[in-house]
Amino acid sequence: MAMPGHPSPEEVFERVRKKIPAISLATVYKTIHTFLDSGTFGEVSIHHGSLRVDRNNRPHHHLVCTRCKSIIDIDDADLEPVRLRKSLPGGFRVQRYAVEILGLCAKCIARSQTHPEM
Amino acid sequence: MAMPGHPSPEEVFERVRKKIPAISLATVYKTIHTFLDSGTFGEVSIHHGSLRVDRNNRPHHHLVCTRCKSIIDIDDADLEPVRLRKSLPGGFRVQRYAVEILGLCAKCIARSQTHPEM
DNA sequence: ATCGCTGCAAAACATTTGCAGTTTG
DNA sequence: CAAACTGCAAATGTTTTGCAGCGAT
Repeated sequence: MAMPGHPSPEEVFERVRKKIPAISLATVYKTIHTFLDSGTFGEVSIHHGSLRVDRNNRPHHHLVCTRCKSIIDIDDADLEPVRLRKSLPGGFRVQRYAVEILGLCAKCIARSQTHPEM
Repeated sequence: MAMPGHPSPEEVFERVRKKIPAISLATVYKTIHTFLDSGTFGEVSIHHGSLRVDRNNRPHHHLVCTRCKSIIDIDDADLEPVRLRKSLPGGFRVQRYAVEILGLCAKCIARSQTHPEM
């Protein structure tokens, strides 16, 4: 929890090692998952693990199901433009932005009613 | 290009295989990278490949450098609330949203001036 | 005695690379 | 012929798993 930024498991491992030299990478992974499951912290992207191609070359955003990870495109025009209230940290040159709307898709809502345990 | 959705390399491989049974997964990866590099299409998340922990449990968004992949948090309060112009596809239950602002960080801008080839 | 946590090693995935042969222009 | 593309197999990188031991309840 003391680590700044958005560390990878490997980085957490290197850091924790300084305090607990005998710790293993597997334990770091297991512990990270315990915290993720409990919601103590999150992960930067729900889609790490495998590359996913996005053929839609119009400006658009994503509806992402937090349960089944499915993705639905929504057109940029369906969203009011995103506006900043403050200027960004010095020297960052914006190219574009993408909004990720997280929630449950219809299928997963239906499934959670018939199989609440899943 | 004919595939709907946001396929993984494995899914592209299975599909292309029907037309070209002898194709290998390595060729699919190489071809996907050719298209990604040329900008023909994009990828859903720039952060696939490795898990990244996000300890910031306040609502916030990310500034992401497309070159070095570094991440800077920006507070939700620094953004006007995101608004929809249309209702979402049937039955999607929104939990939260996250804005990803993509661009170049100050370091990478500086570096591209001294080492334009990198 | 049981439960949960650990390290280790191996397994399971995901992706990249070197290389030699083939195709294309 | 040169350049680009291919399959294969091996190498890399990331994450998970089985298992036996250990400590706390």
